[in-house]
Amino acid sequence: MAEVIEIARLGLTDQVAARLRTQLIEGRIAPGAKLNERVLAEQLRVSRTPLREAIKLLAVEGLVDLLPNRGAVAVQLSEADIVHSFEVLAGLEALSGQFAAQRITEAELAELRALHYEMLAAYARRDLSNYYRLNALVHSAINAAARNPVLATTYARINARVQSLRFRTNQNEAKWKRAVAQHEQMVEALAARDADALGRVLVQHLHDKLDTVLALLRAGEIYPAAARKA
Amino acid sequence: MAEVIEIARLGLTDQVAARLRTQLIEGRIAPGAKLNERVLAEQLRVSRTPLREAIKLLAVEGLVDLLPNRGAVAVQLSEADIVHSFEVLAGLEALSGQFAAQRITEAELAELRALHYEMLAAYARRDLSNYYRLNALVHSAINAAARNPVLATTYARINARVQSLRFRTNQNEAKWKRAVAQHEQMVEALAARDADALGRVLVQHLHDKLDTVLALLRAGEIYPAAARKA
DNA sequence: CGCGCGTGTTTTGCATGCAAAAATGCCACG
DNA sequence: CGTGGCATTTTTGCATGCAAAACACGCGCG
Repeated sequence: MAEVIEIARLGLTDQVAARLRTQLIEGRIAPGAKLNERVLAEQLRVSRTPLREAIKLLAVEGLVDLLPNRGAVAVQLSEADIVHSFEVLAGLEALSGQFAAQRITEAELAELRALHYEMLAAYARRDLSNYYRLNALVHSAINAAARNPVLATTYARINARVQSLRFRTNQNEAKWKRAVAQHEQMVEALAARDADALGRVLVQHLHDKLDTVLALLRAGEIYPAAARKA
Repeated sequence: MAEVIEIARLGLTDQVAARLRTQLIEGRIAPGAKLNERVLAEQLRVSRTPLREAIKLLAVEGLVDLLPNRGAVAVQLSEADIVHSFEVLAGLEALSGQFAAQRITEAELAELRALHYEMLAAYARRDLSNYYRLNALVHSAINAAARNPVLATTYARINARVQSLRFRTNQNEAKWKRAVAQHEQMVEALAARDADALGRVLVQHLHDKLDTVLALLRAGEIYPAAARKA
């Protein structure tokens, strides 16, 4: 946290963008919060120029809203935005799954199985943090097996927007069990190279996740109130 | 993205980005061409700051490649890039089509039909320029009917990357006829609200387009030689 | 004659300065 | 006590300046 000196092999703009991106995704910058250039520049120990460039990058990525002459705020997704994002994510994952089913190698499948079992272990221990981590790794592995970088980055970018929501969803037991079962089906479908079955499972999986997020949203647990912190 | 009510005058950065975007998509800046900050700043009559910001935006959009400490070049897509992009575009269009089939209104369908017939007229006259324009409008109309802004912008962004290629494809008669027939099927599928049929047609349509682009690419008609102009 | 090396030039990257727009506060007035 | 308008203060947006990295070129050396 106290690193003023960093290996500057990457441009400052990209470093700043990466840090802000993380903070936005993890919700450390609250949705709706205003991003003050001078304040952030001091916090990150950079001048306003790379910071401004970073903010504009994040605006293109859809993580912040840019108000002309009035700066930027962290996006606060409406319910419609969330539904739309999940609709696209489901379509992209289905696509990814179809390609993966056709293109996955035995070695990749073995590694995926291993990740899956590690995830089951985390589930058995009710270790939510590791479960999430492994869950994400499984989905990444599927995306990697699809062998389409355009698809992978497109998915990642949209996923980033809703990632902060997922971060906050504390699973209830029934849904968690259901999600694990779906993962089981994914591995089976991949092993059988059944692209359609895999697509259906992935779409259903995303659909369930959307339900969970929407339920929490409506319960007011995601955007507790007004947010104006920086 | 949750709300933008104000359509205020846009900043210099956005104007510059828009102009460069157009020039890149239309191929007026050749793929592979180096983007010199000083030269472009003079041409566009702005200082380097908004220009630099614009270039970084275009990099996020995937229209230029950013080489650390060595500036930016207009992207030159590899054959693999093109295949990957079309794979994703096909998936997104299929998704868009499925939603459109479920959500399109009678009024939208009527307008789509009208556009379709205008396109047929352009086809009958072998008016390539208007054909392209109307073709794009038809696809936009389908995307609009899908009622998912996230999907629409995602599609638009990836499409922008390959747009310059499409720009150069001078149709041969057989493929043109086939494309028109596919458009006919699209309208029919939409009218019948047959999401699956529409999806299949759209995927096939994109697949054919990919073949056309790849054929031209391999014939060396798209990237004629080295490109280094600014 | 080719190749590495050093110097001068160009170009990028970041910081800073300045002007315009927006936010804020204050006071008068109703 | 609320409200509207004016002045002050922030804050954003753009231009410019300066340092460092990449590039170009010529020279010496093998």
